[in-house]
Amino acid sequence: MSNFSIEEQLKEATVQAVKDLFGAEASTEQIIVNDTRKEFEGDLTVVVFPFVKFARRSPQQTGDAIGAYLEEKFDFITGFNTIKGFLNLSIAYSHWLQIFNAICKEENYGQHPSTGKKVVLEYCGPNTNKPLHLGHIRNMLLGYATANILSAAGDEVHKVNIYNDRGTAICKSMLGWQKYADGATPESTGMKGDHFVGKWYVRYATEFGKEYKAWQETAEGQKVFEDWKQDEKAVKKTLKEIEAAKKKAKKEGKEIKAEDYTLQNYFFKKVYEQTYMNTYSKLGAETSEMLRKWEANDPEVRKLWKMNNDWVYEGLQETFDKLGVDFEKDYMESDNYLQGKKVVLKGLEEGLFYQKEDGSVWVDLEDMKLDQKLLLRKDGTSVYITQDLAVAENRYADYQMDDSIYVVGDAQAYHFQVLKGVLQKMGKPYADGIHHLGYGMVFLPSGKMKSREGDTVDADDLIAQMVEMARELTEEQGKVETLSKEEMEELYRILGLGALKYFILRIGAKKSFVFNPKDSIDFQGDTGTYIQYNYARSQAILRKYNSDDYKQAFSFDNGIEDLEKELIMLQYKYPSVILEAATNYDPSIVTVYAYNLAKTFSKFWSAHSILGNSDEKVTAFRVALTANNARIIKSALNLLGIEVPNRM
RNA sequence: GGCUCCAUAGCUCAACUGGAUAGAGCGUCUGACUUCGGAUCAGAAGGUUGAGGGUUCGAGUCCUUCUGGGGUCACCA
Repeated sequence: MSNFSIEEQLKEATVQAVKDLFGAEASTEQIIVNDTRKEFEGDLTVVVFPFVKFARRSPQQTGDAIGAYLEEKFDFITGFNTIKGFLNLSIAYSHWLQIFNAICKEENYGQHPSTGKKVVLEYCGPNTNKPLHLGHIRNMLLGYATANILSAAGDEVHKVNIYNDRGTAICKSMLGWQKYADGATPESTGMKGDHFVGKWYVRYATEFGKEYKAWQETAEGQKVFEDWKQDEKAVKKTLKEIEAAKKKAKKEGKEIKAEDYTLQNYFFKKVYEQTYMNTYSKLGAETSEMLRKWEANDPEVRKLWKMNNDWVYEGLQETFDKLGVDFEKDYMESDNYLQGKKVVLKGLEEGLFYQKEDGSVWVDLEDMKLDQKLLLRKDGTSVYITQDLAVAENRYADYQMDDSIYVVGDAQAYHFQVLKGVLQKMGKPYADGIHHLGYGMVFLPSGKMKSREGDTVDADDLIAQMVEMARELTEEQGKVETLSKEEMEELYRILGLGALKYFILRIGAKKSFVFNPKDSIDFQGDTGTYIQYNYARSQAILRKYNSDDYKQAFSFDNGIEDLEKELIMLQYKYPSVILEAATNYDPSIVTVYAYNLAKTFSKFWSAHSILGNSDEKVTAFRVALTANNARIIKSALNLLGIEVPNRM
């Protein structure tokens, strides 16, 4: 790629100019090269302010001096002008053509040579007690696209998944099934496995709610509340919270039911639920009992557990396939949670951690501006972070990676800081390469998604809905009657998923956004569909041209059109766009690029005739431009996990 | 309260990591050749970049003080 990097050539030329003209040593890093703004003459612009002090002249004079020098010494520069300290340089169109000819010859244009860097990228991270929702979709699209982009930038990338396949939540879904399902299975009900299990998880929550509500009326429940009311400080704090919650609900335009905000109801709902679950609840006791049995390897419970999880895996795999994401390896929390304990004890032995009198193990991360963190409970069992330490270690044994990327919601930013901190303290070779790729939450118009209450956008539903919308729109417009039924179905899938993926990936990862299922996603304007449409039209041109004559090296005596040059400049940027997206772990850079490419091509399409030229060479050239553009659009969209249709 | 992320046109998002007059799409309004695909193209209107201060040739971008919002600060995962 670097052999035709025009920016580098220009930077080196400028360094030489500054040296010869002003006797000053500049480095290429100091030199800023931008695209020239459309309203000025020129292609590339050098910012001259950095050299003004060497030159001891005005920006205008400095720019003119450098410009004159460059124009004289370098053939590829054909003209210049200096405006307000910006040196605009015109690049010979023949030079752009050379670049274009070189791009056309490259097989995997955009793919960078190997960096030798190994990267493990973890994404998705489902629980085995419920199906995936919109948040997971954002996660998977980000993770999958980032992995592709890193590969294109030359890294060796391993995509892995981590299943949270044990613990209280999974016991709840198991218990829900055991108590209420009456032996039903996904097969017997025709339900997708993950939805089936999720159903019993929700059922558990409902039954627990009933039990809890009933208990609140009992003398025991009332006494708990009355006792708590004696604690003035706690009551005061809670009253404040209630006011805040009310205000918030009002702001979000939610209906306010007075009974939700009485002190008693709020106390039971928000303050006391966990305690009730652990002390009085029958269902809660059964859950803990099941968890204990699971940890003790009770055969019955393990069998139930395996059945529960296998149902979920099967269901999830279907969703992964539909979305087009994949994993090289699955890590299971259940395989790692015990090992984490050993890791911690070893660190304790080495004096990296300390033990409190009750036997719990802690790490002091205050020198990293983090807190004291618990690593092992007083009963010796592990917490969330303990198992992540083990997973990290196992992963290193598997891959010896330089970088580990965790695609996990922003809510866990603190957790990953701590994880990295602990691993650094332990002197692990992979610690510094840990990077948390966080992303903002997806909200519904009604607020946060709550899976326990079934208030979510289900991943499978959403995908189906998008495909359906693509169908309706296509039929409405009476398009592509020439396709067979299967081809049509395939097209709807490509269009629906393309719109969904583009819509989500074009938003910077850090931003939270509100997803409105009602007016959902556009198929017009800055959308995946627009770019796909662009590709389909290009294919139509190629079909019509129906020849390989465009595969040749071009040169013209009379120059080329501005839009043609603009397209070449954009196409030429593709590799550096990939690199930028990779260093920032940011797929949205690729979406923006793909859109610009499509937009510029659309302009070109309407401004010039591609096939109908008297000069066959011009036609061949424009077809070559079209083919190249289509190739890059396809490649860029594929990086994002978006497919392209040949007709639509 | 500590830490952290976010705030740009009515709405959804950009802005090449400090560069020129802040750009797109949606929505609104106006237009597009009997010729390559109108899911398109051309144009109009729409902005004190949440507020103030600072750093410098230059700030949406960096520093700082506020304001508003999200997240987090569990022997939950």
